[in-house]
Amino acid sequence: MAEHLARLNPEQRMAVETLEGPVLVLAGAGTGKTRVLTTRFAHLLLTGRASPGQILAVTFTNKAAREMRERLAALLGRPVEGLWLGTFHALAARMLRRYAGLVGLDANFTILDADDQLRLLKQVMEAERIDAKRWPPPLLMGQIQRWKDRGEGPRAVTAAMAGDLAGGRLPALYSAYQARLKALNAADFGDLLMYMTEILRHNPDLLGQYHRQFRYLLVDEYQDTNVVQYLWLRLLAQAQHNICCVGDDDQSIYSWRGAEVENILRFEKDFPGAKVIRLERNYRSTAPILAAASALIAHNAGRLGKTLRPGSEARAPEASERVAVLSLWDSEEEARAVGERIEAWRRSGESLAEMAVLVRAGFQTRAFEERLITLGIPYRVIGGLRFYERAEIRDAIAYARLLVQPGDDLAFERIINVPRRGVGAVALRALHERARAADTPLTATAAALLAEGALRGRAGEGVRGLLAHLAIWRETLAREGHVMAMRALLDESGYTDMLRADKSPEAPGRLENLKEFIRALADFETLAGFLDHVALVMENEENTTSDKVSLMTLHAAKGLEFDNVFLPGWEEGVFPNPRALEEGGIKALEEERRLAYVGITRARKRVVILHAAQRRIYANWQDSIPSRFLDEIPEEWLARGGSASRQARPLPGTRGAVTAFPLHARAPTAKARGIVVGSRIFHQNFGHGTVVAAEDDRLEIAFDEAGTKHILDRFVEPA
DNA sequence: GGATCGCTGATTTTT
DNA sequence: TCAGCGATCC
Repeated sequence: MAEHLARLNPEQRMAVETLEGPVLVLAGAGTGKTRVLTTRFAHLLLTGRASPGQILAVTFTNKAAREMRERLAALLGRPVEGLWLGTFHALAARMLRRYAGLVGLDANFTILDADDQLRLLKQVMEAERIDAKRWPPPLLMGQIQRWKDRGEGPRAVTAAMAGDLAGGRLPALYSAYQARLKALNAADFGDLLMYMTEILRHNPDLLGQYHRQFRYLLVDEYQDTNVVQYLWLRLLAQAQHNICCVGDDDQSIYSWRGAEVENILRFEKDFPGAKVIRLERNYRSTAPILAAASALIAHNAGRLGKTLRPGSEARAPEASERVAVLSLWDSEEEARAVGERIEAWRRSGESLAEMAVLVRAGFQTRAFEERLITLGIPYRVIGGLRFYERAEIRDAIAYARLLVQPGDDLAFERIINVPRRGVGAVALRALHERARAADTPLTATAAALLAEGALRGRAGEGVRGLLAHLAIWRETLAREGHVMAMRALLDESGYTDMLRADKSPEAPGRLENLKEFIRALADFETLAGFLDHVALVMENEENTTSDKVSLMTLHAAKGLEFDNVFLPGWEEGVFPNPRALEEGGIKALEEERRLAYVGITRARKRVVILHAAQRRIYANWQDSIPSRFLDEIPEEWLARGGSASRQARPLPGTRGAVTAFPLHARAPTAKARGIVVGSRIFHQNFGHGTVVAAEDDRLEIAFDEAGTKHILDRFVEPA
């Protein structure tokens, strides 16, 4: 252990060894936060202060939890059993399964995802006769979620808090929605923490039990906690006060999801006698990168205050490049410039996996994707649809849920007619009406209607077939286990046949996904265990080993690092995001600035910030001026360039495109450059290709991606 | 029950 | 510009 401690700097060591009482570790970007967390964890175990089950360690993401678990095992030289280490939601769910009865749920309650939540809300809105046109369900759902994030159940919500949403009937809708969830034996994400907080608050015995169990609390990313998470932590910490929170107020970028920076700003008040430890030595980035990031974030008010300093001598300023700022004429040129640099760096031996393009909004990745495809550069887009959100996977999950819980109406509705069983809107409405009247789940209702002969024709046959199958699959589940049962289900339900018959280009991929689904099932002992995992861990395990450029939003980039980082779209109108500013004013501007700070501090070696003078927004071109954030970084840390920069004015009458052979330059002929029929060439717009014919200065080229085209020779270069 | 038309609206989204 | 939807038609 001494060895692990010896590897820490004095502040880190303090953060690890201050075990008693509340501790707030303010960890700037790249200052060894994870190392501190895991070493502290190991330290508690190795000094015999606590056993694994006596430490509650909370993270926000499954990824962070996994990393902590792995690094802890590495530190200790063996995997650790019996840990209470996980995300807020996973830990709350684990607790709630034990005490579900206290809030009117069964232990095997279903955890609904966003999609289910919305469908359920729509149904309740219909029942409550609230016009979904006038009040978009996502808007109302958003408000309900914000209440849950603050720990406010339907009873805590007043008419004043709801305003005129849903014509002033949102509180009633909220109540009805919660009642419906309970009737379905289901909880949404917000419920997990809200219910658990409620339970702890009203059951002192139970709380006392947890107090005796959890002697130490460790919390990661504290700046991102919302009110209910804070309340939950405070309840659990109120006996022993041994709570250690790690976070960075400068990286709080999730306020729009209910996170309250105030939690971290208030820490010393909330936990009297708290010790605050600052980690400011950055071991990640070069000095110019740190200086630029620090100067930028200094424009925010109300910070706890930290200054990142280069942590090691090797990162001396003169040894490093300044932050590059490229001013371009338009967004297409911006994409080209990024592509060119990536190629240049790749040629000089940099790995693609160490390059990332970080954008403000998801749609921005498209331009770069297109460019990279043209150039034949491998890339991956992080974010987007995740594995468990794909339609075929969600269908399979719905079937699985129905096996485990016959009363799962949402699952039933999802798959009742997938594959087609002739059950349409009419039959479904009849089912619903009866179910509501008899207050029975849809499956039971369907059986009753069939028995009465009230469900006939195609729909009747379809429903009868499904119910019979479900009974058989449940038997298979009991006898041969969940993997066999699900395999049988996918075949016998006609689901795989449906996909096989599907001629669309996506169908083969969907079948492949289902195979992957079956493989994933095998990692779990029970179907219920798998379903819990799916609900709480919704993620893709994409292999990060392949050498690809990463494209993602700034939000998705938090916690990651790369040698080389591109930050495109630094323009007013794009970044800071105008909608955010509209909604949140100065607070939102500061959050946007933190986002910029997160972006810059992802880089170890180089940052390239780009902005374009013109950008096409939807249909039309718009003039753009550089982002105000660029003005907030002192020139001394910047190296300006690009066709539209002051240093690089283009020739009059040209658009200043950065092409190998600009329009205004006379390029050598194809022959002079050794381009003949059969040559591999490269074209700025169409990428790589092969020359199939040549006549004078005209070439016919079969491009790898763009098809065959006639091109003047001066626009291509040898590949 | 499924295909087609036309309108709308378009940030971020750890769980 | 364009995807995603609800309404409408066959």
